Amino acid sequence: MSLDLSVDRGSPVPLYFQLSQQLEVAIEHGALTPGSLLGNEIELAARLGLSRPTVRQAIQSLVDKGLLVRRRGVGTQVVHSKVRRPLELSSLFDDLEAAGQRPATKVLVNTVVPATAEVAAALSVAEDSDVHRVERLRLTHGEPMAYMCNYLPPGLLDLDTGQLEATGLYRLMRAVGITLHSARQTIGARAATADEADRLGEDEGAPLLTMERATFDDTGRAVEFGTHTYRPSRYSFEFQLLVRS
Amino acid sequence: MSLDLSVDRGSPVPLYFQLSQQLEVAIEHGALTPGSLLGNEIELAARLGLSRPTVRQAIQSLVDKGLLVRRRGVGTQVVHSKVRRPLELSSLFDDLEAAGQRPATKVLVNTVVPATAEVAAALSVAEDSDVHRVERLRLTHGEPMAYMCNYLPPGLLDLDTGQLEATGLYRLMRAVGITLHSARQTIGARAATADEADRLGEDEGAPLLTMERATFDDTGRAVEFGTHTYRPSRYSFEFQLLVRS
DNA sequence: GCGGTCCGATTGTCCGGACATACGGATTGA
DNA sequence: TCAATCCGTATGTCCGGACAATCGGACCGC
Repeated sequence: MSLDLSVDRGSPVPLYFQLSQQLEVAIEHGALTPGSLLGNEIELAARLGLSRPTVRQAIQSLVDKGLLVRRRGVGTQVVHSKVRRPLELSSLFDDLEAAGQRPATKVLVNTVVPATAEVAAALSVAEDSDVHRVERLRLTHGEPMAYMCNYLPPGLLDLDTGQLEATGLYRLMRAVGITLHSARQTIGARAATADEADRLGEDEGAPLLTMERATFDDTGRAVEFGTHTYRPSRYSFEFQLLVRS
Repeated sequence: MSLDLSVDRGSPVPLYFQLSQQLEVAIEHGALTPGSLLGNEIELAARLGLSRPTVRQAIQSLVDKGLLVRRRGVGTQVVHSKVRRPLELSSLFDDLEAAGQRPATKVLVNTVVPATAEVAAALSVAEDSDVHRVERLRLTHGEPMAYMCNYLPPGLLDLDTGQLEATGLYRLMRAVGITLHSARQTIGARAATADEADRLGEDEGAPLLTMERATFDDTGRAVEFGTHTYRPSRYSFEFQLLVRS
């Protein structure tokens, strides 16, 4: 019939993962067309020499990604819509780079300050204790696009201005072994103050898109808190949502 | 030790689900404190008279929700941060009602119009074919908060103005058996036009928060497309993100 | 004191089977 | 012709076990 699936038992990569990846690229390439049935799990397991739980685990991971839908008594089929990426904890830098925008970063401030009440609460540190403060301007095509002010708890990372201009904050964190886990995020809008307008090349009172985010690692420790403002003409948040079963 | 876990084998609700729910409320109530180990899976299974796969399935569902973290060789522990709800495909109506805001809805337009190119593309119907158009104003405490313009493909739902004012669009869809699956969403900002300002009780040029969303059911069919504008002083998008493993 | 090695603990992966449950079409009956 | 019932099919749930991979601490040697 259709698919050319196989698994390598010698590989250290889990069998269910090998299978799910092959299915994913088949869907991506259109080898598995939207709406088509995937064939029952039992037979698929037999064909690959795998057990049914393993096959189910592979399928389940794709269901969680929104690529497949299971129907009891019917089968598993490929979802029609072009689901691309569900919402991830993405970094602005990575997003822009993926879009081929060649982002440039200008570090405005890189210092240590006493934590305000708001920052202290977000980072779970004592008020007035030392925290890093980084202010950056993100530019694309030589034009300012976002102004970002971030706070980090002390001792987590030594923030080198040169590195900050070459890459993104999240990438620096990952590089020192911090595993990002979750983030709490608020998106809103407001009119630009004179200072903000000046920094972003807008007029005072112009609408700005605002984002506030606290990021946590896998132990639940707050590793970053930031308030960002974006020029709405040059940036908007776009993402895919999945309904929680 | 601490927890009072038990399962009812006579219940039609799956065992793993019973367990995961009990664990979730225990975490919510603080009976399981952040950072505490959950006890190993084998022993937990034995204590409950369950098999290890069942216990693992329960734990895994909470890991996916971001409440627990597994560490090989260490154990499973409760995440520190106050994870509330990860981002869901939520309806504005439900959000407000959950917040105790008593939302009111005023239907401005409820008619059938030919699809524009944009709407036709979003709903995957032919251009100029008939689609439902609904314009609504959402109010809290008697003040306008959001203006919503939605398009629906024909034959999906008979849109009763009275029902639309009593509840939300998503709830009506679910009531007729539509299973919401995913949505593609864009959040931005812009200055209010004179019309928009008038509708929302703002001044012309005031910043507005905008959201555009296309929603799909579990077969991948587009069931709704809408453009909403919010008063940023009264509403912002707040949500929790999880890093995809 | 310091570093490397060993080892227990715990989760990760995988198997093969069993029965329950729900969907959809075919069959049957009015 | 239409509606209710039956039944095959596929997924949903659950079991009990096996071995591998990894983490962290204890132990040991230098």
